[in-house]
Amino acid sequence: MERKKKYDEKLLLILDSACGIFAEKGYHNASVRDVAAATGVSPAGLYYYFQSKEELLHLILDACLSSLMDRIRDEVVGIQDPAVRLRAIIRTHLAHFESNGNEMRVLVHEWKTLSGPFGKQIRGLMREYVQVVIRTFEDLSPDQPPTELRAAAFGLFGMLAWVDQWYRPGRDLPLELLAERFSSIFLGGFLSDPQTEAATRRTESEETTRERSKQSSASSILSGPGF
Amino acid sequence: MERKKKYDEKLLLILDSACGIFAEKGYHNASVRDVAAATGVSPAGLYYYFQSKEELLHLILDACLSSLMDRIRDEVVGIQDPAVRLRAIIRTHLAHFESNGNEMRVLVHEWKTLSGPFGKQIRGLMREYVQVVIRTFEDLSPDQPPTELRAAAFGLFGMLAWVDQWYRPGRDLPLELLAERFSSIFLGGFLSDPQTEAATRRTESEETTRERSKQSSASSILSGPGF
DNA sequence: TTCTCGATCGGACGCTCGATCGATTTTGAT
DNA sequence: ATCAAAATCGATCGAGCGTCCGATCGAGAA
Repeated sequence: MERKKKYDEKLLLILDSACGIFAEKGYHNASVRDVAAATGVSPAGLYYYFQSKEELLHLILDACLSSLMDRIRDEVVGIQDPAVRLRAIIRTHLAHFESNGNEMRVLVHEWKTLSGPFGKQIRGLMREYVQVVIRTFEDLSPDQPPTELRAAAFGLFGMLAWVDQWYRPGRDLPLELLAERFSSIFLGGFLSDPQTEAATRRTESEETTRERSKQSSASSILSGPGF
Repeated sequence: MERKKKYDEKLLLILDSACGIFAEKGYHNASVRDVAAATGVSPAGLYYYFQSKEELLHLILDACLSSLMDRIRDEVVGIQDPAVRLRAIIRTHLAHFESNGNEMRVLVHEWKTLSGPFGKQIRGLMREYVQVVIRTFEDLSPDQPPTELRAAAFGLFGMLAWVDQWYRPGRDLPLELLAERFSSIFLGGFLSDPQTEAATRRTESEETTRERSKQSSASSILSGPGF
């Protein structure tokens, strides 16, 4: 009875270590030996906890995505006002990123990696997530055709998924605030100023002037991980 | 003099084949032998055209990103109206995706992969691209602090980059139209209806009702590559 | 036709990978 | 203290990787 707890704790440790390594080097580039070294277990010893490297990845992806979907199902799906629901989806997603950064990083990069039953299960969860978002856009604007709804939903997905590529906690907006900005963009545009949009459409065809502007090389606005 | 042309053509063929394979299996999972098989050249023969697998990847990434940035510099940067410029950026990016799908797929997935001088050069081009977008948002709304501009710019980047994960030519919006939708979202929101946004903020805290909605399993709206 | 050199190839090298297996140590229940 | 089961390890396997080398092929210049 004490055994089981120790086992679970060590499995969790392994999952967490592996997650960090996969997030940093990518699944394909990370070796089982890397995970072993990070956990302090021998490579052979790891295989007591999973049967293959693919199952290890699946354990990580499933843990991350399942818990995210649990939160989405419990806290979001029931919200009736679609605008409020959209805000909740974005907030929940980014909150999950905040507390599970590495897992989400691995999920975004490797959710298509697995094949067979593992891949099928992950894709199933993903499909469910997408459907929730599409439904929300549909409720926001019931007369839009499916292609438009898909475009909006996957556009949002892209915004959320890409966060891991640039976001750095200290420098960027708190994620709670970022969620608010992303929500505003979808609900009201970057500028919540309808005249701008209308005016843009009208003047676009008249625009001909071209001007080369020189880019100053190192604006602090750009510095960050990877940039 | 005839030799040089043959050489260039074959290099292009190799790059294109490699691109398709990298796009499908991912750079790390694709072997040099895969590329050789796809080109009809022996593995050893490939190394007459590049010095290492990393250089092969760099040739692909650089060709894609350089040509994209050439178009951005020539056709976009000089546009004075920032809203028009934003539309042009989005249209150019998606047009480049339309005619260079595999290259863009590889770019999005592997732009962080390379290290050393290769990686530095690719990151430099990426930084330039990001800066163009940030400047555009800055021109749209000059008083926003850098963090807000970053959030908007990278949000847009995410939308554009993620397209390769879901877009299928026959079923989804033509990319020209998708560019229009994405532009509208940033310039006026998913609904170009400012009342919706304002109302949402006010009612959010009052929302308590929860309702479970059952998801029907196979809506045609969801089917597609990977989903 | 002959020669030259760009282009190509078969084969192999050294290495790392994921995974296995028998042996060994550790541990909790008795 | 004893013992069966759980947990861990060292050693190693076969496969596949990126890459290289010496030999060879073949087309264009002479």
